[in-house]
Amino acid sequence: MHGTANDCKVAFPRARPAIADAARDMTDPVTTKVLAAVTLRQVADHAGVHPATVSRALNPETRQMVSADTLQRVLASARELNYRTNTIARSLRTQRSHTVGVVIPDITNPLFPKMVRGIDDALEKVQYASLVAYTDGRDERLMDRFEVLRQRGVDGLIVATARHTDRALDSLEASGVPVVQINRRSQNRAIPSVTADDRTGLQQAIEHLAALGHRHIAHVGAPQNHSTGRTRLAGFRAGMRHAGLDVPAAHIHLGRAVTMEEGERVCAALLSECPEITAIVAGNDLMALGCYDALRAAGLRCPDDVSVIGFNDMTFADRFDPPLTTIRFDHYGMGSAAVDVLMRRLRSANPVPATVRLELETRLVVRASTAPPR
Amino acid sequence: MHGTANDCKVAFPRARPAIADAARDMTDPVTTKVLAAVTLRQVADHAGVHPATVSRALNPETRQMVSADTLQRVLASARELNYRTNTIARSLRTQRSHTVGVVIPDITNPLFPKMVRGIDDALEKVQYASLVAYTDGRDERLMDRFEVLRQRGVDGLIVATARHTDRALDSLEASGVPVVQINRRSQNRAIPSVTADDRTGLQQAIEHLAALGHRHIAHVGAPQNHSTGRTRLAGFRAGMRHAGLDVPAAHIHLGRAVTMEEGERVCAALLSECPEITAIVAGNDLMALGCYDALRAAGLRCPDDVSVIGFNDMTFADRFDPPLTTIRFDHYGMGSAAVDVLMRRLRSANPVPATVRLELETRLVVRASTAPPR
DNA sequence: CTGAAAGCGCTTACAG
DNA sequence: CTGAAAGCGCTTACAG
Repeated sequence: MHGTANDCKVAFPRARPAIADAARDMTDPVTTKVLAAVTLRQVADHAGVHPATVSRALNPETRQMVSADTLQRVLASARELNYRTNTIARSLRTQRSHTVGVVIPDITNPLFPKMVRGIDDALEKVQYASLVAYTDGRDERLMDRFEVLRQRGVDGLIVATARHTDRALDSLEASGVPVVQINRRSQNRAIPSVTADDRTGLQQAIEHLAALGHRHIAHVGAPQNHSTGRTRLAGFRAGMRHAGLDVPAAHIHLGRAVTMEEGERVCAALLSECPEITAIVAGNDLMALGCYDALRAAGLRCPDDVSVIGFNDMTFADRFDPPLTTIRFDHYGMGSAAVDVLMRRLRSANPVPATVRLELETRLVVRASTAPPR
Repeated sequence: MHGTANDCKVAFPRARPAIADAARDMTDPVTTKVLAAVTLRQVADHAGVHPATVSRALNPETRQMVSADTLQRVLASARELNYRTNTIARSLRTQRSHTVGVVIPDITNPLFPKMVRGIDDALEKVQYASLVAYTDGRDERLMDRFEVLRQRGVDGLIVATARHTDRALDSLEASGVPVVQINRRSQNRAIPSVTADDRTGLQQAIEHLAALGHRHIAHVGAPQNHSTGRTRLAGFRAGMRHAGLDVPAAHIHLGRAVTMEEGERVCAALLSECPEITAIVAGNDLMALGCYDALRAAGLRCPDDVSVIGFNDMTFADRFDPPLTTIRFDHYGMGSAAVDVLMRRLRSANPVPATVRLELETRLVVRASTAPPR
């Protein structure tokens, strides 16, 4: 690695007093390091009751089984000893880890941090934790990562990598761990999903462009093995129909991936085939950025020569050159909604809950990448 | 929530055959849902040996204790039954969760996704998982989140929220779970850290500006309770000294937080006090973006009137208007380096390892936000 | 209302 | 080289 290492062997650097101070604050004053955690048993001994009683007293669900008197004693002891229940032991016993697996393509894709944050904040509220895994677009990693998540006892799964036909996802669901799909969804309606209302979003984009006076509008779209790619294309067609505009086959160019590179490649092809184009609706913001590049390479300016619209309103979309007009939805809310749905599945005894397909509202955010045609 | 819900109660939608197919592929053909995982005991029965033997055979560390013959039988059975060791049970027994806690301010801050990715990929290689927690800049959350991480038995901690004086961090370390600091570090040298070489980075920035001919260079800096803020300020001063340039006190303006808003606020003050300024080195890219806003508000253009340099080269820094000149370091590598250090701490029996302060190389990336002064 | 017992699924001294 | 036993720290039927 290209780093410079300073390995200074300072056995007891100046900071030591601070450490000692801190240690003095801890419950166990005897040992300075690797403080063994306090156990239920210790609380029981301290309170003079049986461990089972402590367990009951500390668990809100069983608390009413214990007398007010004992409850007080136990609570006092637990507080005094700074007791925390050992999640691992509890998980082994109850077969519930209070953990959910989150499978996304890549946290480095600016679409996902807000979604993950929405998920994690919602999970925190119900005392769950997430274990996140990445597929990096390599579909075979889903089952692989799932195996390790399962080994770790995840109670459920939030999956953002659904393909239109997704046998892996089907078999996840069949394996008995509740799944909810987020952002994208497979055609398997038995698996709940939370997505954006992609179709309406695209229609909003077309409406905007049509209102500006555009007539030759193209779609630099996402792959059709994703629901987002499909639904956005369908929304594109529907929007054009409503606006009374034609869609020559040549005006629809689909990328093989939802990336800047594919956006650029596909847009370049589009521009050379169809010089009449005055506006482009991209499959998402990343592809829109690729369109910027292709336009520049072709000596065209955005929005003067060609308007561009993205999808997602990802971080910094307002900072691009030009600031990107795009379709926004609530990424954070999508994350927390997915948790809500999953929790409902986890809590219900019913093993086959009603199908839910939640679609989040989209909104057009107009910025400087769209303007009337020349 | 502003979403539209479609709760279609389709008991057995069309996708059902796919599910049944998938279930047929599973090991246990009897029950379609909540397939109980295969246990060690089942493998033992299948192979006709004692569970302890299976355990030994499956663990690479103890594998040599078992005869080649039995090993083959056990491996075959394990494969046939698709056995996976139950991490929770193992953790309870060994008191090792193979999990590390990662504490960052906010995954939504574009600085962190790559770092987290570096961490997670490195952890994956050694069969560890991460549990990530957010402080949101609320320092008191560190201990709070740490309690829940500890409940979940994390073996170690990677913390990106160090303050210069950080009692909480000291007490974490004192509590016996190994910590490594990332991105920032406290003055406690007993806690290893992986940071960028902030000082050199700032000097590189000054060198660049001085070479362009700038003489009146200001620093829109980060708070001084963070090592990054301090070290970058020190680097700023050192760079100016090397370049033989003066640093009037008024040319140093420090924000209260490392945000766009603070960058804007502080830069606005700077501009009104010191109109002679022709270049600004910001505390990081976000603050640099805030400088863009302040310049625009003051009717100044970047780089024509004032050059701006950031720090981090975060995602899309090349896409801003203008593309941002900035100091880059390897975020991903920083994450994996932190894991390396932590793993060394976890593996070493030595409870007080040598202090390590790793500093990653920085590099100036010149883009369009810097130019010679008028 | 509380206690005693069993057991979740592993690993690891301890025997043999 | 393998087995039998104990136990990690909890929870939860089962008695009383």
